[in-house]
Amino acid sequence: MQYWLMKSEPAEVSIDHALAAKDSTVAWTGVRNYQARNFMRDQMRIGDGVLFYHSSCAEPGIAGLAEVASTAYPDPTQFERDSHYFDPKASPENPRWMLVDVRARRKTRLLSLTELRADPALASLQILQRGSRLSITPVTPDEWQGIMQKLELK
DNA sequence: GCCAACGTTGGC
DNA sequence: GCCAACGTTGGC
Repeated sequence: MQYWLMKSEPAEVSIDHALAAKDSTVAWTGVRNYQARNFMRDQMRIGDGVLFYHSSCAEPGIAGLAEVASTAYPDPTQFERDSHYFDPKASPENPRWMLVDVRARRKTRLLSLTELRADPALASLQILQRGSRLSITPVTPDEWQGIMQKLELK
């Protein structure tokens, strides 16, 4: 069992969105970075813990908890001509982009980027590293625990 | 809107 | 395989 932090723009898919979806589950479409894709394709397992992070918004930070709900499969948006995520180099026979389903578990109080940065125990979080842009990053058990503590969850 | 940092592309 | 040019991310 592993832990992950997954960024989503709340204007696209927020934690509220995800919770309101059928089975509280959304397909994690639109990842177009190989490293992030490889995490989903090669390392994610059903049941892995996910920190649901809101990015590119007024208050960036961790907004909820979720879990990986499927193994990887081709991102359908890569084949949709009208999609912003269309990839002309991808074909159903030769898909380039994979995704997993993510099931939202609960909304949390907003653990802001500022608050994350202020905690020395969380300094190792990958998203806090200089220049880090990856939309999906692994989270260590210690980091996960630290965040649960801050959220006063188990 | 700015811009630092990083990723991707494509000519050579 | 190098690397300059370009595109993207994402906080501010």
